Amino acid sequence: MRATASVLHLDLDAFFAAVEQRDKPSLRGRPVIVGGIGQRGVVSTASYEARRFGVHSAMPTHEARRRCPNAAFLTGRFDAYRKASLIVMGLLRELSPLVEALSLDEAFVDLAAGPERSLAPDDLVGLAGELRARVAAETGGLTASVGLGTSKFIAKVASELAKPDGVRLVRPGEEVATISGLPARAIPGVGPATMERLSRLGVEKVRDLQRLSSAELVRELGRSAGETLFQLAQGIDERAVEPDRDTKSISVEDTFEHDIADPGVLAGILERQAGQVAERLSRAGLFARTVTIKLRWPDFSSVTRSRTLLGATDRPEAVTAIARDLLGGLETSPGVRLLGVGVSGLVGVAQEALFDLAGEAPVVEERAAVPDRRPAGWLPGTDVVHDELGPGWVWGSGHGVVTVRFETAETGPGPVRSFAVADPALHRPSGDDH
DNA sequence: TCTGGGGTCCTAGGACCC
DNA sequence: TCTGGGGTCCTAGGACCC
Repeated sequence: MRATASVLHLDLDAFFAAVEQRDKPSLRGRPVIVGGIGQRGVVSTASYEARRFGVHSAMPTHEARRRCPNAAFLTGRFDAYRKASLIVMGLLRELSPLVEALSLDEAFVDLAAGPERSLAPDDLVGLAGELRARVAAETGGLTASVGLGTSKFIAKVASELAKPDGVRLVRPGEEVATISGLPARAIPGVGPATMERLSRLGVEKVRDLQRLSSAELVRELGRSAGETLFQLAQGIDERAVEPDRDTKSISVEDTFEHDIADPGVLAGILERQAGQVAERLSRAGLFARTVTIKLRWPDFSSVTRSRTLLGATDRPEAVTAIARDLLGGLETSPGVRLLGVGVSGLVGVAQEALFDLAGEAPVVEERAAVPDRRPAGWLPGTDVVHDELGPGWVWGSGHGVVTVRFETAETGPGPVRSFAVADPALHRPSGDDH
């Protein structure tokens, strides 16, 4: 535990709505609701004027309309939000190189990693005040709430207590007293399902949690969640502020205004989504090994189906082919409410592949049978193959698919294809060091 | 006419490997 | 003619967060 309240958490107040009010003076002082405006939309952000009517994030838009019919309902302008966010994050980086953005409107700063300065309580409060003034000046009047504490958890609780438009410092030693009276739901990781379980144990407030042992919480919630919750309830949080975390997945999904059952229409949507995902992959200079589709039926139940390949790709044709193949295995006749495509297993190196999942598996030959011209990205220890496209190298394989690059010194560059195979172990790198 | 979209992390079972 | 054990990868689902 830190001896100083050197973790800062900044949260922009009602961010999306505040940007709209900043850019459109007629909206100032009025309830503004940003989110999906269709039949199936939900509220992303409600201005404080709208919150007075009981409107809040994640509420269905039709319910928000019922509660607050005079509000301005707007879809997001994410370019504007990103621009404001970049300015704020830049200001935070002047305080310390250790800035961890949680979203466009929220970030932690580790002030102990910044330039030499006093971390005494009065000085920290002064610094937070200056920061808020600079945020307002440089963003055209956006307000931020700032919390200061000895850990991420405490700093975040502090900024929540500071809202809106305020500063709150939790001094070292005051952590437990600050959180004890809060609802257990205020602890990060405690959502509706966990709260339901805790209620059955008689837990309402954080102080009720403090009476439970680590073993009891582990029994109820599992090892990871139980131990983490036990620690947080005691005000103990050793998590570091981590800047520049790598992207782990990219996805696009759409909820339809009306359920769709037509397979051709769904396939077309999937192709468009796969293209968007591939576009974002290549813009980021990344390649993906796993493609996942997500489908939600009219009864709101949902499923995912995924496939992983040894080769990684950023090609829209490849993502589309796999996504369509996966969709083929799912029931769509009752109608589909939501459809989406995602990729994960992201790597920075191209092992790209075009996919021809209808193809027959090629024949594996002796390694010496093909003149050696191993393409970049070829995996050491893999086999040579042959089929009507000519000789080639096994470039990747696994879980029912083998990827082949048809290229040798004699044949020159050829296509890259993936084949569905009955035997996932068609290719196996050699060696048993047991 | 309930219930978005973009993510992260965890769990659990099965396959596979040494 | 019970029973290996440990590790990793993959898939699917679920909880949670903003």
